[in-house]
Amino acid sequence: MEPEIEIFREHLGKKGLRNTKERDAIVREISAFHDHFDVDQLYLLIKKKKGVSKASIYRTIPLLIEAGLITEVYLEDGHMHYERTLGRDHHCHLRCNQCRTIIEFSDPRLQEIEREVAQKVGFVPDGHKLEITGLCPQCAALDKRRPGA
Amino acid sequence: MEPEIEIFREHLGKKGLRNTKERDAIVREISAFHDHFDVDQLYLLIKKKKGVSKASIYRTIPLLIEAGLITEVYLEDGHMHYERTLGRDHHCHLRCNQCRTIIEFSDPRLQEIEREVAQKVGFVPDGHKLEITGLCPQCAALDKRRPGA
DNA sequence: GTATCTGCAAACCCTTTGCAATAAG
DNA sequence: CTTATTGCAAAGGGTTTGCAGATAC
Repeated sequence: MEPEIEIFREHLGKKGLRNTKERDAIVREISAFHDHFDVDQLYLLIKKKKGVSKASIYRTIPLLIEAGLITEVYLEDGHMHYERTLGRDHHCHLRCNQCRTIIEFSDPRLQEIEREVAQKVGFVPDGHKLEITGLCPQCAALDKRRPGA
Repeated sequence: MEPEIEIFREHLGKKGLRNTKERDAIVREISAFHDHFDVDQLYLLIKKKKGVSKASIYRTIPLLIEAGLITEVYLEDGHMHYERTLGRDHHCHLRCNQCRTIIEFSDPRLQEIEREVAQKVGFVPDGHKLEITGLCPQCAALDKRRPGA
């Protein structure tokens, strides 16, 4: 069994909630995404196989976040996106303002900054998100060719 | 005249757009906010004085962002918030998961990381946002007193 | 004069919720 | 058995848009 399933069941148990085949299906399909996804993508994938409703997906997402299996990703296109957390290195995002591509990266100094800054203001940190915006290599190259933009 | 007004008019000029009293009013009221605000707060403030419609505010916000006068702030409460940019040091946010308070901070290393990371992947950066989540001093103290939470 | 801008109200779209039926423990 | 969960469809709530009249230039 996927480790996600076990982790999620344990989380449900701790909260006095129940395990269901719908929740199993949702957790299983999330593992299939290797990058970002949104509710609609997840719904289409699950509906085909199992017939889980969108309402159940929306109701399950907060639980998945609490369990540490996914995190929210802001992509500035009007609705929420998510990404799998388990088994992936912590990383941050470079987002292209033009083509919206996301490039992932990680830098060990960020953990340090998180800890130090939090300590300075008496904050107990549990994570951070860094997003760098600008132009990806492709769009930057195109921009150079037509300087009037 | 506030520097914001001039900057905004110049931006409008460059894009072949027109200056209007509604846009002036919006820019002027934004300068009144010293921290975060949302469309509703701005609307209530402006409506009282000038009677600018919400639609015009929504239509003006993208222009204000382009002009570099405000930036979006994600506060995880279902709608977008903004903050003034001009005349403020660049800073990032510590957000309390419990009481939603925002603490601002800045760290010079972030500029460096932005530049280095971007260079590494061939990205042309134009800014970054760092958000650290966790518990603010008050909520952390309360949490200690009732360990069962 | 012409193209942009405004206000209004309706439309949109993602997300949440009430309810009756179902299922987990 | 009791309480949580599901699917459906309707409601919610922030944001966008069509349109006719007003206005900048």
